[in-house]
Amino acid sequence: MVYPFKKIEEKWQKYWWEHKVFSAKPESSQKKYYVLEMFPYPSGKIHMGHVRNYTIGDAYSRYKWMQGFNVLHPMGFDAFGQPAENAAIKNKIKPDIWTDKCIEWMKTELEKMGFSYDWEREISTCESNYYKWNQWIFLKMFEAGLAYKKEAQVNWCPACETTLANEEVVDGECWRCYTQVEQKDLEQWFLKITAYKERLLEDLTQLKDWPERVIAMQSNWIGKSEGVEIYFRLKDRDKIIPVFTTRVDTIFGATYIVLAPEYPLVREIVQGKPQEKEVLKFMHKVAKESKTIRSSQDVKKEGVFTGCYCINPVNNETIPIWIADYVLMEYGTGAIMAVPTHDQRDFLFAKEHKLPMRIVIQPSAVSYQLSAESMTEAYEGDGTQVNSAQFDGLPNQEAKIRIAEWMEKVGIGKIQTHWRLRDWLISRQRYWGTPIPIIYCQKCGTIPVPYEDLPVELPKDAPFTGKGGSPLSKVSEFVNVPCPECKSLSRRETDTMATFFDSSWYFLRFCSPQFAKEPFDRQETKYWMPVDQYVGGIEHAILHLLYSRFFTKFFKDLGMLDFNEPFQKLLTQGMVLKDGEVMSKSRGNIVDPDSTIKKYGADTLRLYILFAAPPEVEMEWSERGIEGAFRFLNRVWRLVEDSIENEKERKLSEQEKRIKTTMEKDESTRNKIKRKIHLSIKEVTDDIESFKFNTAIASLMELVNELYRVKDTAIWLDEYEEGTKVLIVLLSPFAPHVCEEMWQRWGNKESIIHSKWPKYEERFLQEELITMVIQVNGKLRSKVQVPADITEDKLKEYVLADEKLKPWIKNQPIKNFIIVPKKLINIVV
RNA sequence: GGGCAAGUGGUGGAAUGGUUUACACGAAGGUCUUAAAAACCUUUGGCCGUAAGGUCGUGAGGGUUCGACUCCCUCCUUGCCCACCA
Repeated sequence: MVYPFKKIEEKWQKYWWEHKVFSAKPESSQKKYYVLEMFPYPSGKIHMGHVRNYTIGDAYSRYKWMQGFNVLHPMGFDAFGQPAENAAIKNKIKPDIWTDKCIEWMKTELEKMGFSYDWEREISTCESNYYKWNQWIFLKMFEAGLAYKKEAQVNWCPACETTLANEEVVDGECWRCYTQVEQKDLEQWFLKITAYKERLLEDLTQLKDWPERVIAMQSNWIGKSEGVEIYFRLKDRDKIIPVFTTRVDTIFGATYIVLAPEYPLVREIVQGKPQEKEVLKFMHKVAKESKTIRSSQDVKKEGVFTGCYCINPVNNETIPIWIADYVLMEYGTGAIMAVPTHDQRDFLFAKEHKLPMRIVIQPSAVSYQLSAESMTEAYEGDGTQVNSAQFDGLPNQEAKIRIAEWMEKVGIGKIQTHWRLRDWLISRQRYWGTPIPIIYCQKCGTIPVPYEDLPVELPKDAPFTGKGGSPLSKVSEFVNVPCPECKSLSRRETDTMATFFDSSWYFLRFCSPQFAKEPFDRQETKYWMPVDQYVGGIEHAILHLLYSRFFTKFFKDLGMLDFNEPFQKLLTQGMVLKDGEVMSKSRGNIVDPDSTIKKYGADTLRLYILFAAPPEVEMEWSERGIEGAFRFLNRVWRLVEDSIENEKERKLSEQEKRIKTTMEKDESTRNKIKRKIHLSIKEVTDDIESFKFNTAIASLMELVNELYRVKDTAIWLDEYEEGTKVLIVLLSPFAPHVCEEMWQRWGNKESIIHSKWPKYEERFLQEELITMVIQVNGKLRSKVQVPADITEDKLKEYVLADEKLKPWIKNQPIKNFIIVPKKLINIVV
């Protein structure tokens, strides 16, 4: 007999829905708690990744509810994006209709999992009452000079016929369709996220409850590097080439400089030189290659000599100027000084082209001296300066500072900071996104759409051919509009926003999803924000989180928020694997949540996915494992059923009352149960607090095992009944439906989520008799059972009388007698 | 190349410097049954031993300690992220 999970789950899902059990209460004096999981793209079906992500968040927010917090736990849909448009092209179904359908299906699946969402706060980013505020925010950024347009070489996906952000190019391929990305010049909208780079970096230190690796990834992405810009003067004309380096301590070893092939000065300086033809040919060749091909050549470094020379300002040496593909125009100054002895890339290039080398740092280890002739690779470590004029003999780290200061003083260099972070390209030549609220007028120029004209609605009818750029540009009623200023016929911007824009502030909208004056109600965000616990995948560790942080800081600058960071605590859950690989359609190893629910119920799925591994590490899907979880829930069901049965019976039978009375005198059984109950409360509570759901569930299994063990003799005891009740309360965040059912069968009227989370009492954890381990020289030799409050002297007496220890101690003198209270004794002889 | 994790039974995984392997899966045996399933009970790291017991054992090697999966050093392996970033 298995418990009727289907009936139970449907019953309670309906009850929760009808009674709006999970509605966040309005602002109150009660302490709030905001739990958020990353909202999904509505593909129509949920996958195990969603299940894991949302089960973690759900268990935690149910726990917070029961602790008496006013919990905000919302859900919505990140509904703009390319798949809807692709469906429109392929299936001739309009993106809005297709998306609505998908949302509907997906919502049904989410409801089947029994998640405790406040559905009254549901948002969907493709609705105009949401994207209107995207446009509003864009206009604010435009006014602040943070949204701007510029011609830029952009990544172009020929298959999607759209531009991609650098972040969307993965190994030179489009992150969605894996087509090789090309380079193309286009006028594009950018957000000046670089204006916030210092704050984005510095405030990372405030994020104490974020995983270290996410902090590290963000920090690397922002990529602050401190160094010196050094001015190299051309030998034969009055021009300066600035070079950026983080290793100014190696400047005396610079034996040539290298420019990026696109470097603007190159054409000018090679003019008339014998090398001119060859240089131009090389430049042309590199220009044709995409960034990817260039960066994938990790060994061979191609380059040519320009025929020009410049002066190393620290020692007035004349050194040659080369151009090479391994130098990038976008980073630093587009030019580098090359120190082959102390930089591996320069080393390889110098070997290839037989360029001179000079050692300027010797490793401090005496046994080992470098020589330029015998080196097989660059030495990039620390050491002592040599061949460095007045800096000889200094440790290189110190020389780094001294040289920089000296160069600034004599005016041949400047201490500088460079950043890796670029401005954020948000334009998309796509239909299914937020229209950028800009109008181009022949007379007035680039004019923002007035606030009162928002939203700029997406036209419902657009031709979807999949070719030739954005469908929007083909809708004339949309494109041709009067200029807001002079009313003359103008052209509307047809680019839409990247969907990352939508998800950069949705957590704020959840606080007041219907608010009509601004993107969010400042009073409401004051109460609910920041998000206390955010749960999501590691794949969003950089972009989404960085953009959300950027938006939050922007709102703060507008005076709309009074905090710096949107997400207090962050949990990045691990992936769900099958046979050691990520579940994916192409691998054909997908396990569909829906069929698992049909077979075992949502409670079993939830319980299993939390039990199989700690939340932040990857977990291996196992069909056997899920059967185990199902078995456990059935065991709990029978246990509680029997206990309830017994409750009814014992009210009637006199004889049983007598048995009960006898049992009540059995203090040791009662204490044992009591102790187990309180131990379970302690462990489950502590484990949930630190997101160790797997061990929380393990201690509940132990509680069940214990109750089964004493069932025959103890079922009559109040303590036994208390045990079953505590069990279902503690289990309810993980398996809410079955617990709600059992809770009600115990005669409770309110939802279990409104019951109080139990507290443990220290006094019940105490034991009268404890087992202590006895070691001799650190090796386990015996055990002893003693009263918990035994004195040290008494304990020593006990231990020394132990026959088992005699052969190990023999007659050797005891050097040390270590007692770890209530745990262990170690005798050192 | 850089950064961050992680290496524990047949498997997923537990262990504030103190009994290595909680809990679960699998396996073996048993109870119930005409039988099977379900359920329940017992056993389950390796080696030696009939047993009591002994001995080895947390990727490898050192160190600190009465005592190390845990702390320190060196190395190996795997995973993830970043990367001609000057």
